[in-house]
Formats: sequence, C-alpha cells, structure tokens
Amino acid sequence: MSLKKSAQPAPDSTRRSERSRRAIYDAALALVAEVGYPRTTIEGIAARAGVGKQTIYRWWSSKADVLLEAFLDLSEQASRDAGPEYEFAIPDTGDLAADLKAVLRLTVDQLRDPRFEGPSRALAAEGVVDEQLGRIAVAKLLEPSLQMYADRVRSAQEAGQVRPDVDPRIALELWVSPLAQRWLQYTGPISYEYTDTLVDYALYGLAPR
Amino acid sequence: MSLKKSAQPAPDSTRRSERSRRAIYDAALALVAEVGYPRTTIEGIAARAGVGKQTIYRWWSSKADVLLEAFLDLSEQASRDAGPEYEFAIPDTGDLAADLKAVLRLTVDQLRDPRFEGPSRALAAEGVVDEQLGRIAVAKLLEPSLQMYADRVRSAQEAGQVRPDVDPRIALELWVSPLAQRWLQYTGPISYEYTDTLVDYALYGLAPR
Amino acid sequence: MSLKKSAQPAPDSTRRSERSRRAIYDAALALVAEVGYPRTTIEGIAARAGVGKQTIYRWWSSKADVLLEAFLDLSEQASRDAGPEYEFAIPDTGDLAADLKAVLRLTVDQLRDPRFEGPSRALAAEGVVDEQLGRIAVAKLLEPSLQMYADRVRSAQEAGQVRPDVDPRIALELWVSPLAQRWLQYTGPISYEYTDTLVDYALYGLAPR
Amino acid sequence: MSLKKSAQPAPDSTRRSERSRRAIYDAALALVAEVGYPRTTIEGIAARAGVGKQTIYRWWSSKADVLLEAFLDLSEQASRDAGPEYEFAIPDTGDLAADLKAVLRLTVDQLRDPRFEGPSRALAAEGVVDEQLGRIAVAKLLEPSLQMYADRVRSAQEAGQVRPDVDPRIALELWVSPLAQRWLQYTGPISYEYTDTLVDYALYGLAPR
DNA sequence: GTATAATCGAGACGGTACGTCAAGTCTTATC
DNA sequence: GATAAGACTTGACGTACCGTCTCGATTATAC
Repeated sequence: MSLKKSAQPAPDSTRRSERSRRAIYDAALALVAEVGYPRTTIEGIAARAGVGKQTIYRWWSSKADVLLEAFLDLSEQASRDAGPEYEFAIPDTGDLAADLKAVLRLTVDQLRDPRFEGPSRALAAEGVVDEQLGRIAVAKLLEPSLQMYADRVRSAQEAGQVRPDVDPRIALELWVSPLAQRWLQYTGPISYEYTDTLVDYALYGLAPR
Repeated sequence: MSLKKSAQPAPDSTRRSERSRRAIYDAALALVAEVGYPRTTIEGIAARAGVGKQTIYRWWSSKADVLLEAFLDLSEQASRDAGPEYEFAIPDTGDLAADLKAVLRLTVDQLRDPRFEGPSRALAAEGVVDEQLGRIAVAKLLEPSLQMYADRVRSAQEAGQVRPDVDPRIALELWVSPLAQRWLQYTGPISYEYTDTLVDYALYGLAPR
Repeated sequence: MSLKKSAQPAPDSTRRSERSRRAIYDAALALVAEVGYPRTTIEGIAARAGVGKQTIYRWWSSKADVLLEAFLDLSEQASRDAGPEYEFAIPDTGDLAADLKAVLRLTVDQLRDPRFEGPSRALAAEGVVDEQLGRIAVAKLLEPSLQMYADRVRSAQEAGQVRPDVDPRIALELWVSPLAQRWLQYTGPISYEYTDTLVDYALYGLAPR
Repeated sequence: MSLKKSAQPAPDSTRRSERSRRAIYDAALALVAEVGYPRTTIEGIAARAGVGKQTIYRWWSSKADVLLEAFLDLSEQASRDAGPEYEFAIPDTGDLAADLKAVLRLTVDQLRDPRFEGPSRALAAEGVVDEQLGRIAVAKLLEPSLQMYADRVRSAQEAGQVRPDVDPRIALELWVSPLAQRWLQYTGPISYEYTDTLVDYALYGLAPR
C-alpha cells in the first residue's frame, strides 16, 4: 500500500502504534487543508501529531505517501459511513443517460467539498510529476469509479442502448475526462448543466442524426 | 506575463540583460529535463546560467514562474521555426473527422517529445495546486489550441456536419480532455488509434444510429 | 588623506562635486549614529545622500575610509566653530597638575558627547583590526592632542616640575591611556574625580615620599 | 557564558555534541588566524569544522560569540597546560618594581604571540563597538589579571611600599593601560624597556623627589 | 558660447554570506 | 523494539550588500 522502498530491515508492523497512525493521518489532512500541500511539512505533521519524525519515516517514504494513505483512509471511512449498499454503485434504471447524469451530479458535489479538495489536488499534482505515485493514486482512488462506469456501459450494451463495438473504457472518458480536466486545470466552470450536456453529447454524438 | 507581484519598486526593464534572460531560460529548461522539476532549484538555475540569484528574483516570483516563461519562450521559438503558415492551424478539408484525427496525431507526437514533457508536466502539476499559475499557464499554452478546435467545430456547424445547438467549447473537450487525462494521470496508453477512436465516438456518439 | 589605493586612472578631483561630498559625510555620520557602524552600509549612505554608489567608490576605498574622513571633517568644523585661539591648547599656568586636570575634564566631557561616541568607537574598533586605518586614525585624530601633552610636560621639565630624564611621550600615557582604556573597553567608570586621581598618581607616584 | 539571547526553546545542552563544539572552536581560531576576523564567516567556520550552520546558530548568537568562547577555551587549555602552580600568579619577592616588571615582560611576550594576536584583536575590536560583548570579554579575559595586580599592590601597601591611600584598581592602570593602548591602537612600540619604564614612572612619579 | 569629457544619479549585474527552514539520519531515554 | 524528542549534517531558501558595470543627464572647464 505504501510506496516505501524498504531499505532497512522492515519494521515489525505487528508492534505498530495505531494511535500514532491515526494521529498522523489526522494531522496530515488537517495541515494540507489549512496551509496547503507545499507548506505542509513532515516536521509539521510530526509535531501536530505529537509523534517523533522517525515514526513517520519508518512507515512512509515521503510526504506524498503519507497523504495518499491518509486520503485513502478518509475515503474508506466515508464509504463505511455511507453504508455498504449505496456506495459507489451506479444505478441501473434502464435509462443510461439518466443514470450517468445522476452519478455525475454526485461527483460534482464531491469535487466541491473542501474537505476533499486540498488533499485531492495535492495528490493529483504530485502524481502528474511522480509517475509511480500517480499510478498508485489512480489505481486506489480513481479506478473503482472508472470500473463502475465501464460496467454500466457494458450493461447498456447488452440492453442495446450502446453500440456493441464501443470500448467501454474509452467511452467513459467522454464524460469523466472533461470533468476531470475542468477541475484539475481550471479550464472551465463545473455545474450540473455541464455534466448533463457531456452525457448527451457523448451518447448521441455531435453529428446530426 | 510574469506572475511577479511587484513588491519593491519595479525594476527598470529597459536596462534588463537579454543575455541573462536567455541563459536563465536555457538553464531552467535543461535542469528540469535533466533532474526533474522538484530537484530543480533557483540556486541551480542561477549557477548554471552564470547569473546571480538576485537577477532571477528581480524578474520572476518563483521557480514555476521562471519555468512558465521559459516554456512560453520555447513554444514561441518552436512556432517561429515551424514557419508562420503551418503553425497551429487546423486544416479544413471539409471532413471534420479526418481533420481532427490529423491534428490529434500531431498532438500525440508532441506529448511524447521529451524536450516538452518535463517542463510541461512540471507546469501542469504546479498549476493544479496554484490556481493563479494554472490559469495563466492554461491561457498562454492551452487556450490557443482550444480556440482553434472551437473554430473548426463552428465551421463544421456551418457546413451542417455538426448539430447547430452544440456548444463548440464543450464539444472539443470530448477529444481534448481524454487525451489530456491519459497524459497527465497515466490512466491509459496514448496512440494514434486511441485518438482516432475518440474522434469517432465524439462525432457519432455511443448510442446506435 | 584617503586610504584609496588608486587602481583606475585617478579621478579628476578639480571636478569633484562638493555637494555630494558634504551629503555623503552627513549621511555617513547620521547612519552610524542611528543604526551603528556595522549596520551602516555603503548602499545606505549612497541612498541617504541621494548619490550614486559609484560616487562613493570613486573617492573612498571603504566604509571605514568614508567614516574617517567624515569624522575628520566633523572635528575640523568643531574646531573652527570653537574659535582658533582656544582650540587644543593646554593652558600653562605654571601648575602642571592643575592644567592637566582641567584639560582632562574637557576630554571627559567630549567622550560623553553622543555626537562623537558612535563614529569614534566605530573608527577605533576598525583601527584595532585594520592596522593601516588604525595608524592613520591615530595620526589624524589622536596625535595632535598627544603632542600638546608632550609639549606641556616638556615645559614643566624646564620649570623643574618634572624630572629631566622623563620621556614626555611615555609620561603622558600615564593619564591618557587609562582614560582611553576605560572608554574603549568599559573597564571602569569615567569621572572628573577619576582623571584628577590619575594626574596625582602620575605626578607623585605610588611609592611614599 | 554565551551571549545567546534564547529566542527559541532552549536546546538541550546535555545532548550537545562535544565533537562539534571542539571542531567549531578549532575552525574559528584557525580561520581568524589565517584570513582575519572580518573575512572569517559563519559559513566558513561551519564548512571547515564539518558542521551544519544550524549547529552554530543553535549554540551561539554571533561570530563574535563563537570566537569569544573559542578564545576562552584556548586560554583555559593554555592554563591547564602551563600547570596550576605557575599560572597567573604575580611573584611577591618583596620588591614591587621588580615583580611588576617581570610579569609585564611575560605579557609583552604574549601580546606578540601570533596564536593570540588575531583572535584577541578581533574580540577587542568587537567589544569596542558591542558593549555587552565588551564587558563579557573583559570580565572573562582581562579581569583575572587585573585582580592579581590589584592584590599585589595591596600586599605592597601592607609592606609600606605603596602609599596607603592609593586605590589599587586605579594604580594598576598606570602600567596596564599604556601597554594596552600601544597594542590596541598602534600608538607606539612595545618592548621590555618600555614596560620597565612604565613601572618606574608609576611607582616614583614624574615629579622630582 | 559652445563643445566635450569627466562626474554624477541610478540601478542592473555576478557574487558572497546571511540567518532560517526543512529534509532525512542518528542517538538517547522511556515505555 | 517501537516510540517521542530532538541534535545532527546537508542543502535550498529569499534577502542584503558587496564592488563593478553601464546608462543617460548634468556640469564645468578648455576651445
């Protein structure tokens, strides 16, 4: 899970302090939210968590690594809180467009949640420049959602609502990527109307029918 | 053009050393290419450029700012080298799909050019986290291309190849954003085949016709 | 007068700006008085004097050199103001002890004049470490007074009040140096009573008579 | 002992590295001897001592403070080397003049020892301008000697060789200060003959007997 | 009474050192 | 053996001045 490239003899994780781990996650997320990622320091996290610096270096390899796990932990918590049935499921009412629009509206809400924004941007930025981290972050955080979109597209193919030769992994990018880019690069405003439009364009194309 | 938030009395730009400016651009781009953005330092740039640190701080506000201008300069140079006629023009053969596919293949080539990759990623990453820088970088570097796509879509609308109610600024995101996301976040491989597919999906939609 | 070790072709002093010279002296003395010698900078003097840095470097070799001349100028002004007859003359009433005590009391007053204290200490400190400057400062500033003490001792020798084998140049150190050391090194308080005592001890010795 | 004005939480001196302390003293003294005080820098000391700059800033407040302690340490070492019986004792043979002359000749030798000259001048100069440092340096370095002179004078008073109304603390300045001034300000040459003369003048006075 | 050349104010430049911050390593004492 | 604490070396930060240099603009003699 961690990026740790174990140089020293691997520490004995059975003796690990759960208290410290929690405190470090909390401190890291709080600091990123308060002062931003670049001004968040390992020393700062350690001090705020009431933890020795070595305890951080023992279990994580970098600031980004700490944050990645802290963020994963936060996501898992959020999922558990939301209840197991609801979580991450794309509804299948038979109407693909409606189902996609509904889920994308939830995503829009999440992107605006300030609790997520700071750490998410930090991780995304780090991932752009650090390929290893980027791939892990995508796999852990983004992949589950993408998989569900792909599944929903496949189900629509079976229902005859999507052409059978369409690659679902590419199809989903028609709405996921534009939203992602507007959020990452400030290329445009994000709204329900916007995501609704994306779904319509994606499903029915730009060309006249 | 610079992000410089003039605190001190603005320096007299008529007396600026062109020699230093060039040397700083070259050093910055070389270092980012060689050791990566995070390990590129202002001190390193200054040393390599044979320049005092103050000369950098006098004219730029941050490492990212230096790199942004260096990269802009590089792009302008590249444009000038390429000749004024070809540059940044999307062909209009009457066949929108073919025209888009052709241009996107050039973009794929450029994304793989190692001369551009380092600085581009660095800027993109910084822009994710620093909204001001992000907006400027997008405006300077991305916007011209986006504008041309929008223009080409509009021309296709007039030719009846694209529905008149389609918003060109959103339409173009159907192929630009997926490519951008795969490049930024390593969410998938980039190839001519991939961009061709994007154009097809975007124009004709996922739904059966 | 200056310490300038002329490297470049000597500047033409006939065309020198008297206005600038005065402004530099004033600025230098004011700055030393206000922020102390170490925090006084050439740039600061130039800015305060409304003068280009080069104008300072053209005519002086160092901060200490500027200050030395500024201080000499100040001394000369003070002398001129005091009137030519009074200045630096040790009275000769026939009573050596009384005459020395009187002059030393004036010296005590001067050592306490804050206008002189800052620059004097600065020069003295610099002179301790920079032998060349030290010798010049002593020659310009201290020597005239020492010479007058020596003359007065000689006159006392002729009057039979001082043993003929006494070296006047050493004799005067018996009161000048203790006062100087207390002032320079804070080895003790300075008062009229103290200087009076010094004169008595020097003239009549420590041993019983 | 240090001038450190504890701003940050005081560091834990029990965990201080003795190795670093020694290396810093050695480097500081060596640099002052080699290039002089003004060209000795904190960075230079740190580099030469193989020590981080912060380790210096953690324990000392300034270059002068480092040097003061380094010099004190050197003096203590020298004392220990010289053996406890000899050190700093003014002989009491019953002949005050002879005893003083003997000790002053040793002082003359020491003033010429190049190992001491550089750091001593540096400290003295700094002390002229920085009263706090000056007082500490005098108390630590000069005071012990002065005290011994005072004691010897008192003993001579008991033996009837010095008038009982003489203040020993002022008396000793008659030979200490002239020597100090010649050394500090280059006001004259220093020799055995000179110090012998000072003692004679001081004891028997300038006036005929 | 101009020509003309040096000085002048200004300030950009390549540098050095400053004092601070944080990184990652190491040591000590505690639990 | 993991931990909290924090001293250590390292290296970059952004700032302040150094002394040199190039600019017009301004004198102030010498033509």
